[in-house]
Amino acid sequence: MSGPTLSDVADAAGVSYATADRVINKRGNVAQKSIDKVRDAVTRLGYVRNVAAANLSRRRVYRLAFLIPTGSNAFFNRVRDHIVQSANHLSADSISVEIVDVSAFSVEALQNSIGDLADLDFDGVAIVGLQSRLLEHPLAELRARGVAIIGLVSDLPTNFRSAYIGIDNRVAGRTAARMTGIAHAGRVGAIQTFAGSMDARDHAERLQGFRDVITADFPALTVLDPILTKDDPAVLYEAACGALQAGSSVTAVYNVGAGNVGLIKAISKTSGTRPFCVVHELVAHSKQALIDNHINLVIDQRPDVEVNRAFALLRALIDDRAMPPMPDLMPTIYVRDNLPADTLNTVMKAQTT
Amino acid sequence: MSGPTLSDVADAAGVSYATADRVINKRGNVAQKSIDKVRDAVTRLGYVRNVAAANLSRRRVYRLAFLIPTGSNAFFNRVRDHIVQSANHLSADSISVEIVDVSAFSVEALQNSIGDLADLDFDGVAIVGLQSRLLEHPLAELRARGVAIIGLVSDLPTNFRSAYIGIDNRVAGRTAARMTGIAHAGRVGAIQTFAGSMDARDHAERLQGFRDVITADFPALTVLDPILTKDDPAVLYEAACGALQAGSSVTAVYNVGAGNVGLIKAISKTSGTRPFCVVHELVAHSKQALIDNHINLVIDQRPDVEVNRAFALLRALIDDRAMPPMPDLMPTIYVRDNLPADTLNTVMKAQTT
DNA sequence: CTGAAAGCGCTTACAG
DNA sequence: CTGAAAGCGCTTACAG
Repeated sequence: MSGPTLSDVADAAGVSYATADRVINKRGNVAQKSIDKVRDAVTRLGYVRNVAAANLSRRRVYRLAFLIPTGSNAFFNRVRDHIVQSANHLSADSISVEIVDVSAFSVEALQNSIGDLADLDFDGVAIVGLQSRLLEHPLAELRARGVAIIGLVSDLPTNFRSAYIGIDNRVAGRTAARMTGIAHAGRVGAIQTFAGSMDARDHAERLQGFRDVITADFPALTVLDPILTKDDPAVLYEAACGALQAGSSVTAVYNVGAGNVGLIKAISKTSGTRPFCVVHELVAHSKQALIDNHINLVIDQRPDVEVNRAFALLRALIDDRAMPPMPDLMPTIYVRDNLPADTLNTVMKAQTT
Repeated sequence: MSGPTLSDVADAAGVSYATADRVINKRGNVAQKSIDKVRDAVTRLGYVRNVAAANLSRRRVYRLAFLIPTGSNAFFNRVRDHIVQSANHLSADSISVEIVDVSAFSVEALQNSIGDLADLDFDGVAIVGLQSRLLEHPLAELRARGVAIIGLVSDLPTNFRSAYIGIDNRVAGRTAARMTGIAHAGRVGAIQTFAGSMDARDHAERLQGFRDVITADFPALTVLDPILTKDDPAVLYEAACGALQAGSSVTAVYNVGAGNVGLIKAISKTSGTRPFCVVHELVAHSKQALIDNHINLVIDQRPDVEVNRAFALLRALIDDRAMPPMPDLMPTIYVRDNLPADTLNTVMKAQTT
């Protein structure tokens, strides 16, 4: 702070302020000789651009967009809530944010939404992505316009975004497995798994991680093949009732996907002991189920932290500054005792801020 | 953003820019009549001060201090690392931070350090506190000078700080208990506990939370009275060897305090099965012990998140702005599968930035 | 290719 | 008690 200013640089380089500015900001139309002199002065003085002053003079507002899947998925509603809340607070820092709804799980819809972004003049976008080559073209287009792009929660094609913010789903699955193993305390058992669809990359990865750990470290346990539910609570309900039948040999249940309302409903109707139960994402109903002792564990990815980080990263990217420190995002384990009080599930107050 | 400016307000109020400024910033020497007119204009126009512009014109640098206990405590070294890392990044935002070393657990030392702060002209300080009335006077002094004060990790007397950033240690203990209970899968067991000192509030609280949950939900388990270790690895080592003896009825071990190096050493020398083992704070050695299967769980308070939040909070407090969103800080559970790759335990690169 | 000057929204002496 | 003016570190036309 209070280091050299651009006019110090200009003086040291023996050029005018305007010329120094031209090379600093790569505006072109500068003689190579001048460029060299300025570059030299910059490194000699250790000049660093004052972003705040620059923004003031330009009356700059950062325009950010978040592309989030629509639908009744409680997890993404939580993500939305966090975005809105942060946006409210960041409006004081000249940051405006818009949430763009995208039809869930549709490559085509996502492709179109990204395409539409190109004309909207955003400075940065965070996208809940999918792995599809179809996205590469619109992403390249966006990037060509100088828009900063990051993947959020679910990644985009790797070479077409600057960073990914989200957990490793294999790690999430491994974590679930470790806890399930521990809960058996060496006893024999069978774990019924559920998944939305094995085409969903995150579901497949979680299941894989889960299997890996059980196989390696808990040989007394068997992982039963997943029942596919399309994340539909009704389907999950029916399937879960089967697994929970009296006399079933199932000692644990693990759902890698959504639709837990159905699972919880099935459990709450069961009398007697129930299997050990692990699900993903802390939302209103999974939190309540933990409190009610209907399930044992929730593996969560902390969307609040992810959203926060998305904002910090986007700003750094846009200003072309050094990245803020960002330790790995690891899945968090919730039991009924370490639940945050404020899992918000409020109706969205404002779409845009 | 790009709302009304102070000169809009001045115009609307029919006073000069300077006068409007005087009432906005409470500089005094303004006629009540002018004050009213300006206040009125402010609310009518919805004026909000542009902090960035103000800071630019004052060449303002935020001066922050962190009071952190010294000693070889790995956890606080981790806290330091995070502070230094963030400070490095924040220097670009005109934030300077200083870490002040305070002799650990000494009310007197802390009292003196806080007293010394008064003349140093900081804008805000984060303090790893203690509960003692002796701190009230120096804190009041500091506050009188307009310094923003927050408690970090361990709270200060409640009425003498603006906020506390840290976990609830009862919750941490409850969480440890829940997992320990689960790991017994209904079997009978006895849990040997260890604590540094029952005078340490956080230790007492963790133990209490632990006991509460075991008593309420795991009647087959007995919580053995804590062995006091002063957080000394050597003491812990000796004590742990006893609990780990062949033929011991101890089925689990829980250390609410520090000094885990000793505990881990004792375990690593044990042959055959060992008890289920839970400790606090993820640092280099506890992480390694998790990987080596010497312990099962680490309950962690995420110092990186705490430090981050301390910076955000201090800034908001200093600028007298709305608080950023800050969900509850809950203890995190680590197993060997969800370990972050980058638990830094680097030597500090710089004390000050 | 280069430079002088006004302006961004504020604060800070300084003069009345 | 009040106001006019310079300056913070930059960007943006505008003139050469």
